[in-house]
Amino acid sequence: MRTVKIELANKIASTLQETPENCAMLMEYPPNPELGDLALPCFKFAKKLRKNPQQIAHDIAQLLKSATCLESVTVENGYVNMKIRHSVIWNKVFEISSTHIANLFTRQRFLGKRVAIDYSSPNIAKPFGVGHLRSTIIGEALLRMLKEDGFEGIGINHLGDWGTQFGKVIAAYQKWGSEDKVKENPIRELFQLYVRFHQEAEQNPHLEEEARYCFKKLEDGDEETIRLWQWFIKESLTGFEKTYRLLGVHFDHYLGESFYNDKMEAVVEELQDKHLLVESDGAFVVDLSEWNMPPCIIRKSDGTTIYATRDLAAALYRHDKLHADYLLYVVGSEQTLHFQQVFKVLDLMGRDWSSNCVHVAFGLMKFNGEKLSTRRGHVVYLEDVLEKAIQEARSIIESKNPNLSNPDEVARQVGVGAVIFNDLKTYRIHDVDFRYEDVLNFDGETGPYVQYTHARACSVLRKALTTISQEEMNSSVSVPDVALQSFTLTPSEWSLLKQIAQANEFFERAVDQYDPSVIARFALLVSHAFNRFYHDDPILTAPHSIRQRRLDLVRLTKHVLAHTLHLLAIEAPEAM
RNA sequence: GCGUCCGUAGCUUAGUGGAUAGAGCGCUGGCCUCCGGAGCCAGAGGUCGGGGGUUCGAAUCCCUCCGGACGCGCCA
Repeated sequence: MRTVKIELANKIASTLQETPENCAMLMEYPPNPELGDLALPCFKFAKKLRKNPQQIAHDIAQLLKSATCLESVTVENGYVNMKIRHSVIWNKVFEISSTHIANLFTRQRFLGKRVAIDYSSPNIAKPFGVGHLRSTIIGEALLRMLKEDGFEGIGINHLGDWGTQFGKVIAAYQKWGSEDKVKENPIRELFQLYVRFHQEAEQNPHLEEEARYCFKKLEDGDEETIRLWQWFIKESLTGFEKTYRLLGVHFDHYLGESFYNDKMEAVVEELQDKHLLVESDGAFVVDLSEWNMPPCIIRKSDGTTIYATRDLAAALYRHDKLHADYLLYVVGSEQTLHFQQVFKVLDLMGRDWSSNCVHVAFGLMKFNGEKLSTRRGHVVYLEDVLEKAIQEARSIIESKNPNLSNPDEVARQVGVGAVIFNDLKTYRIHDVDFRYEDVLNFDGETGPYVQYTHARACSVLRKALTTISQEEMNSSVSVPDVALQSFTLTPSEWSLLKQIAQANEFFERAVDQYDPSVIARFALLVSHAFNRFYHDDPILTAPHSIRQRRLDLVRLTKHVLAHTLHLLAIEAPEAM
């Protein structure tokens, strides 16, 4: 669709005294398909050309009459409305997708560039709640999308394995913990200790002091403290990895905060050499008042470091050692100020690539309208959510498709897909109120709906194999040129094809906005167009030539949906 | 108090300068002697938070007020 726009734009650009790119960008899809397939509003040009829009539209329409890719051109209320020849889009789409379906989506705009994405990054010894789902899922989808657009992508799990919070867990364990209990159920038991610490600290403020002391011992290399710390990490990681496997998430590096312990001194020194550090109440900070931000604390008054220092060291590592040109951080929007500060400090340190650092923020996860507070033990375990979704999928399969050969595998794919899609389908900045009734509903704009559509397409293709001879199956793949003139699709076929032809535009918008929900919406639009086509037009019982064409369309849709789901880290079962 | 973000149907939302503001859930009513009914079609439901401004044109841009979320030096 993009190439058609450009082709048309080239014809009219000089008359409109605009660049072809601008003309192409101004072309839009009419709200009502009766009006046409593409439209150009001419109001913008009125001032510059000193003509009324209606007149300009007529002039443009005249120019476009000669365009071979158009079926008709009409003028209405200052709009030029164009109908495109079905065969033109058909042949383009099938030609572009013939080598690989991905070519319909990407032009590989970022070949030779490398991006590092920081995502998921849970805290050790804390449960993996639904709140972590957002970062994990958005990050994974983003990584897949950017790789597809030509980037070499590095996925980094910046584990929270350091910091004062760790002192709390260690202090709590030494006070109330038992080795046996932890061994029995590591993540939940360690979490209990963390919650109890916060409860008791409300009565006993000096506990906070003890926690800071424990963390100090950790930083100073105390043997027993380190032993406990490593043990906690080991146990927690095992738990996390189980969830990542279920979600189909993979990281190139697990680089926890502790990884940067020996890399922070260099940062402090550099800041000092560049006269960026000032002392304030015993702490060392970078003053950012000139940019209307509070100071960025680099070293606390007790001498220990803080997360800003670690994030600086991590950024330098990712750029200098991993050679990433772009650094993305998929982290909640509550940390917006923090990242603004860190990026500004990088800038002040003379790192011009700080402008390629992006905080991909997302909204808060709530549960039934209430804020989730890890400290108070108010947590919804992601494991539990996935388990419930899988069970729901399993019971639906039981009632709708009891003869399915691999019901457990499909239940897992569909249940997990429902949870992922539910999270990805809305704009990432919005807060999400997590409700089981929404997640466990598999009707309407959901992951299972897209998966179902894909399975349906697969089913038709399977059936075609058994009912149609091999020779006929292999005969026509696209429309023969001789048929070009008379080649007209039904309204349902045409709107499906047009929707698929917009893959590139949706994909690039999703990448440019770092927003997987754009892809999710595209999947829904294609699914809906396909289901309508499936309902309106018979496929297997149609006459030969038409049947071939419809099977081509089914095959195309199947691949488009499977690929779209893949970009969202959702599996596409062939039957469900 | 200051800063950032958000406010669209009962609920969840799309549309961020163009035609009559699109969907889904829920509700009501249709559609399988026919390729999968996790589907398709139709109906009811909207002061696009309020007001002002810019523009040929505003849900979209600017100002202001209201409501909400988050943040504002030693947590991450």
